[in-house]
Amino acid sequence: MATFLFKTEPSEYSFAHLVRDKRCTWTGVSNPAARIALRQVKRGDRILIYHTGDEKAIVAEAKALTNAYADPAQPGLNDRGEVNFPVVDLAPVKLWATPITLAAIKSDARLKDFGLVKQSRLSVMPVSPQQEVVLNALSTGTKHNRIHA
DNA sequence: GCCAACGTTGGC
DNA sequence: GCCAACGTTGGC
Repeated sequence: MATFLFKTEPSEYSFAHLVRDKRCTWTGVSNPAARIALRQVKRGDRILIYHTGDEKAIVAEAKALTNAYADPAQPGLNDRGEVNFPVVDLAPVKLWATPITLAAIKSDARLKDFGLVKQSRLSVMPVSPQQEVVLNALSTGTKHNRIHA
């Protein structure tokens, strides 16, 4: 199972919307690098949800209900035989008690190569196993701090 | 196939 | 609101 991070502008479609909808099809990814990542998503993969704009934090996680597949509105393959406009269906898993802020991610040297830091416009990106370990630690770490505050 | 001009994203 | 860092477009 792999892990990915999906960005969204919460005023357009937030994790709360996904909870309300129970599932959604993640469409509209046009950036080529983001599409490369999106094509790799498989059913069961863990999807971290990042809110852009005022929030700038990983706020929740979801899971892929499907492999990446061609957007029915824009079917067809590209010249490399890949799905041209990939989409994937998601279901919510849980809202995190404490988001991991972009500031926290940027300030951690172990995440200096993370797509979120390196390429701020990238909207879908893989999370390597090593990066996921660090993010998991940041997530539980903040909760831990809260309990003891 | 280059590249200048323009458009977009998203952090600041 | 600004602008850096990309992408895209279209004239040549």
